Amino acid sequence: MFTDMAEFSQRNQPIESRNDTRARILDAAELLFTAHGLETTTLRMITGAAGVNLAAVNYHFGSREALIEEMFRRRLTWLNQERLRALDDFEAMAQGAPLKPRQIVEAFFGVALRMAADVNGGGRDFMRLLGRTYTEPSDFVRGFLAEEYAAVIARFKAALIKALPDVPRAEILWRFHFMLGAMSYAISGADALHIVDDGTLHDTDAEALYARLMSFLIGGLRAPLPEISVKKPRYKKAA
Amino acid sequence: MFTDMAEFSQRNQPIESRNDTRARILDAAELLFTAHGLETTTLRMITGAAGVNLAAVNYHFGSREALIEEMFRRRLTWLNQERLRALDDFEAMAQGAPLKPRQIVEAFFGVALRMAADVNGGGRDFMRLLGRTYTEPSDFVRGFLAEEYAAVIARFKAALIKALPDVPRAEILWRFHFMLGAMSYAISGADALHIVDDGTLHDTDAEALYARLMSFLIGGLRAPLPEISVKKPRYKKAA
DNA sequence: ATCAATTTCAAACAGGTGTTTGAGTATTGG
DNA sequence: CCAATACTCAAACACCTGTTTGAAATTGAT
Repeated sequence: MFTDMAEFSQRNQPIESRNDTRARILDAAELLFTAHGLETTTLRMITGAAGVNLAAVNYHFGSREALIEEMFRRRLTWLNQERLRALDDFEAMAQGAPLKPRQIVEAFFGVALRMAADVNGGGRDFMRLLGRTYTEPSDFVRGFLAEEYAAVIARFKAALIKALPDVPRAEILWRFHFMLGAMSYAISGADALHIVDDGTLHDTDAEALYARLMSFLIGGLRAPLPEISVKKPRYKKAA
Repeated sequence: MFTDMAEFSQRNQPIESRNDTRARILDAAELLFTAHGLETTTLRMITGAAGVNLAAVNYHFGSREALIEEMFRRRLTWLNQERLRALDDFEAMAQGAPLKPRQIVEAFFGVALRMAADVNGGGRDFMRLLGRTYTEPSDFVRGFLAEEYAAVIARFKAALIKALPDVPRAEILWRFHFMLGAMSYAISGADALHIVDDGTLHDTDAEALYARLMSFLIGGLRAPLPEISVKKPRYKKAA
């Protein structure tokens, strides 16, 4: 699969003091989980690629699930901090006024796309994995994913509601959800697009993708409201 | 827009003479694969839920993979035929003139959403599974998925290009891809949305979802083009 | 009713999974 | 320098996976 594992480890440096066994496992795990999926990738594949003993995973992380969780967390906490920082900056600039929708979208999705474009740091692999994982039915993954996202989503939801006072809350939440889907596909697109593709399309340029997705997201977010958006009387369902 | 859901369910129903062992396996498989994922669901879970012997799967389908493939095909061929039929109708009406983008989106995504809303016939479970699977890294799934989709995608791509002569081809393909992502999340949304949700949002009404997604998709599709859409010189990368 | 084909069933198979063990080896602090 | 801690390693553990087998039951046509 990999032509040269040593070269890979070297290229895929950051976040932790490399060559430490822990870090080598995490790096190999990220790559393999992305390539083969969360369920299909075995510990023996990971330890093999990382060049460490099989038992090292359980020694350093406790279990397979704990490894997965830590692999997600080390990237996700950084990503979400960055998102909040971007939002903070915009809000500081706005001095209490509502942000422009484009700024909010930029803070949330732009930061993620920029991380996804970071091929060297391995961010690209991770974002592809993350996009897929968001709808995965595995309980424990969805559990800590929700936990890790809760605060960030709340902030961005509030900002969007403030920025679009004429749009009903429910509408905003759904559109945020749709945007997540578009981003997920955008990131894993380089692989999946061969289904849509007839060969003309191989522009994986990150900057172009960013511009494309951004236009699409803003267009969807600012689209005219659906006609049937007026709610039926909201009585409780009969038990 | 939804003329009659009962009629739809009826038309969508049987596909096979129910209560046959084959059909019971397929139904149970659909439900369980949706709930637990393609990789995690075991044959023993399926045969257990279907109330048939373990060996029945290999007897009737040959292998686990063959079961998965047939499970996808029986729904997917019908869905895609329906999509093409809808597109044919619109094109017949247009009499050679380009379709309106809304019609094309309606034919592709509207039909899918209507299938996803068909709770009785099990269409909902299937569409949730399908949306997740589209980006899955499993080789054999992606293989026959691409095969099953190829003709349909080609038709819709052509229709979109004809309908939007001012938009570059690559742009259209990407936006189609983004729309697929939004739809995927829209369908699996009832489950995934608790991440975005704070409790206010439990409107899983299919009709409302349809209207919401439709507005979003059209908005994204018709968004102003990104500025950087002019291509850099397309020389080959140096090896 | 009979025979042959089809379908079911319990049991076993070979192979892969995450995890544990206990003896080894490095590394570190006093 | 030595003891104590941290880490590595090969082997084994118990369990679960998809698939196969050969006999039993069911079905359908003559």
